[in-house]
Amino acid sequence: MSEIEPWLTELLRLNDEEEKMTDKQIKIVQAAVEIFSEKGFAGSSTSEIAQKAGVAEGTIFRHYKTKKELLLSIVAPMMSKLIAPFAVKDFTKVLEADYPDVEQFLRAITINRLEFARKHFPIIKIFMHEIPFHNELREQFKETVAVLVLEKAYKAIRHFQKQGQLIELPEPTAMRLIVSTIMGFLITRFLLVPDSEWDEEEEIDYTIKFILYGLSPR
Amino acid sequence: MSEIEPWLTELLRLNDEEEKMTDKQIKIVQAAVEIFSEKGFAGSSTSEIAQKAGVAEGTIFRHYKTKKELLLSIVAPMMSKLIAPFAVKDFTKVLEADYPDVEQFLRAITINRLEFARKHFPIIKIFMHEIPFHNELREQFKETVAVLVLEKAYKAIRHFQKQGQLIELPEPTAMRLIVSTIMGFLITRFLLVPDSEWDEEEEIDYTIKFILYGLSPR
Amino acid sequence: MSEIEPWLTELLRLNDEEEKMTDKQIKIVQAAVEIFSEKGFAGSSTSEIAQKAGVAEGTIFRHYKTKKELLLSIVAPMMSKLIAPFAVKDFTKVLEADYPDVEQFLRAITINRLEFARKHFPIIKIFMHEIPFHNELREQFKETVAVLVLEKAYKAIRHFQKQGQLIELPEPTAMRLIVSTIMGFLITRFLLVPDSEWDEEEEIDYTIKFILYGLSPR
Amino acid sequence: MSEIEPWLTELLRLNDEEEKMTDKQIKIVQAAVEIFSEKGFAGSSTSEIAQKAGVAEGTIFRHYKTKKELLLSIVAPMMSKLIAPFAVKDFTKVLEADYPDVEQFLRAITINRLEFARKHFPIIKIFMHEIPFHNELREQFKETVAVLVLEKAYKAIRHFQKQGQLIELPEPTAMRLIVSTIMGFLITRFLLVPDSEWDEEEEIDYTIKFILYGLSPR
DNA sequence: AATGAATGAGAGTTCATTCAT
DNA sequence: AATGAATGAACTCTCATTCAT
Repeated sequence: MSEIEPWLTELLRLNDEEEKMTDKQIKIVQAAVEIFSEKGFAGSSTSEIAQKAGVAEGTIFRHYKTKKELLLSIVAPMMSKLIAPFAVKDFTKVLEADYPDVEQFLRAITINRLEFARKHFPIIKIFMHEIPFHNELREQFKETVAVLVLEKAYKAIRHFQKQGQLIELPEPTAMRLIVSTIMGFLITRFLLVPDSEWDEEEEIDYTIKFILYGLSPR
Repeated sequence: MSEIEPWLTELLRLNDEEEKMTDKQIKIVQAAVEIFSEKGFAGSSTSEIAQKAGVAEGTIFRHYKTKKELLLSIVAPMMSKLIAPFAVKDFTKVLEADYPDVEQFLRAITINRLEFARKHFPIIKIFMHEIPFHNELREQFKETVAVLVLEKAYKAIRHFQKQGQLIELPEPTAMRLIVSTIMGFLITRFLLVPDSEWDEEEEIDYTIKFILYGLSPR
Repeated sequence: MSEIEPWLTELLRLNDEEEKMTDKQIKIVQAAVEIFSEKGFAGSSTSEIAQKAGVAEGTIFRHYKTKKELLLSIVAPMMSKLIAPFAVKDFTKVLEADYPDVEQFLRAITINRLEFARKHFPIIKIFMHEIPFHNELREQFKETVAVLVLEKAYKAIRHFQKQGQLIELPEPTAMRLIVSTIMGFLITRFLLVPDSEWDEEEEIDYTIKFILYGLSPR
Repeated sequence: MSEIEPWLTELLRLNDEEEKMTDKQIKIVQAAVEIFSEKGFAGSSTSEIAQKAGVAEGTIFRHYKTKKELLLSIVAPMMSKLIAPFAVKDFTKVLEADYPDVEQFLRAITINRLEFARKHFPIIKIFMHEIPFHNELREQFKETVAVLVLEKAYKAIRHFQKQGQLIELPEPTAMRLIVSTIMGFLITRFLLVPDSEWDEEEEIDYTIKFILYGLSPR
């Protein structure tokens, strides 16, 4: 863990704009991510984090008032990144200009999220485990995702339906089927068979085709 | 929580064959399921469980040597139920006799798992949250599921592929796409929109059709 | 431990006169002696004793109101046996009749205590460990030993001093030197080198001679 | 107990070389020695120690991982002091130069151990009570004492035997008789009659003479 | 007489957090 | 900014003892 992790540079960049993080603080976050993702938030102790980070126990609480604040400081900024691809102002324009057909759109989204997951894997794991236990997380997630992403995503679905590229079913249902498939792809890749050889290109292809055939008119 | 929960009667039945559970023990398990599923294993305290169960804290440890043993006593028996539909001896015969086409097979599996999830929801939630943190669980799961279910499932896929009802793609890939879709259906139903109105019949239909179109030759 | 231990038959005999012990009670005492002597009183748990005795936890408390009562029921009766050799009415007569010289007296005492220690070893161990922590034990010991044994022992010392067989030094000092030597002999035999081969006859001889030379006029 | 005990200054000195003990830590050790020696290790509770030391219970465990570690930190360093008189490199030289006859040698040893016992009495008491129940203690004791002390002591015995000052009997036997007598002296002094008036000079004299007469050729 | 489930006080230990340095 | 000793509440677990059966 001596090389700098991708999620860390992201996190640094996010925080950088606000204020500098000290060396020790970086070490703390690094250790916290590792331990939280390995044992879960409640199963991790601040003293263990301090030890792995090579700082005194008190130092953690100089930067984060509570253990929970440390968790949130890790997980919250990742959420805005999560929804980044949809946070464009003129979504419909992008859609029309860049993605003439569903396939290209789906492929772009899938690859984009694949890279995102690859980069932020440990934090995503933490996020998914803790979201049921922390209202702040859930609320924050609902606000950003529900409002921003869902709206844009439905718009995209309707767009392609109008073009006759997707069959007519309720947007939430279409959304569910697409997201399930892509999430299943990511979970399989990163959780179930992380080490085994798998032909990524091919699997992406199968996955996109599956959605396409499943949702396009015959 | 004074009415008897469905998962409890199941659990009782499983244990009944071996030895009787006392009244207090039932109360303990009941309370533990509730609290574990609400706060996670590490976030729950035995004293809280004891209080909710209306027993002395020591009583818990009379029946379960450790807090973890209590967890396993709840989660482990559910695993065998999880794979029950595949634990038939002569699987191919059942396949041929009962399910002339993929659609009926998929529909049966989906509805069956839907009912299962409805019954065991809190325990499944506990299981899914704890499996990354407990080796015993992971091992046990791998042994039962990997060996039993995967094998049978692949057989079914090959069976329908030979009949020309499914397109030719690697069994693991086909499996992944199907399972993703069904799991996404269940997660949506029980976690994301548990209270909202949703037309279950219709959603099942959409889901099955999606898989069908996605995987059958045109 | 399935054969009946010598200290047990003694204990049974002592109690027999008062009341019968049930089978389970015997098992309890047997287990208690073993465990107390191995782990100390405070370090032993009644549940462990019950388990080793093959009885229910409650059964112990049917026979002994408290854990401590169980301890005392084991240790107390041994005390009267401890002082038995001195509990003769007409001690001086015995002395004159049976032991014409100190050597024979010392040899008799030593061998007698050796046999006693061999028989009651585990209980003696318990006794010696617990006496500093239990006032009842200490009081009881002082009353019996101080009053009975010391008095008689001093009498014997004076007796042999008058005869010129022992040099003139204060009885307590003489007593201390003799007892130290014999106790050292027993402790070596049973605690320090319990398993190693040692020529008992010879060691007894050395020990007696040592005391004799150390205390007799040249 | 507000004055500083002699054994404490010793213990501090031993540890000082390695690392400083905090004020509270000293208080903890002080309280632990008192309570362990009064009630035995298993019979003492950490909460009682904390209370007597005037610290929070958690503080104990900041300095000692377990209750047992606290015990060992008290008892172990005393063991090296116990054998100090024999831990001289050129033992035979010391023997020849400083102790021309057995009497002076025995007297020196006795007085030296008497002072040692006076200083470390509570810790010695703890040590002797706990040694049967803790393998680490027993092993450590065997290693240091058996190897170091016994060897040297036997050498001394042979030395005086060669000079004709001691009769020819097996070294272990001679050792046993001498140690028994001195230990008996110390136990009497500190355990049996701690408060009563006793003429120490005189008693030492009797004791030395007893060993001398008992073991020297006539 | 015997059981063993149940108890609740208290055991040893961990923990997030504070604070003087 | 950083330390690490100190805290005390809370944790898991053990124990001697009780009591309905």
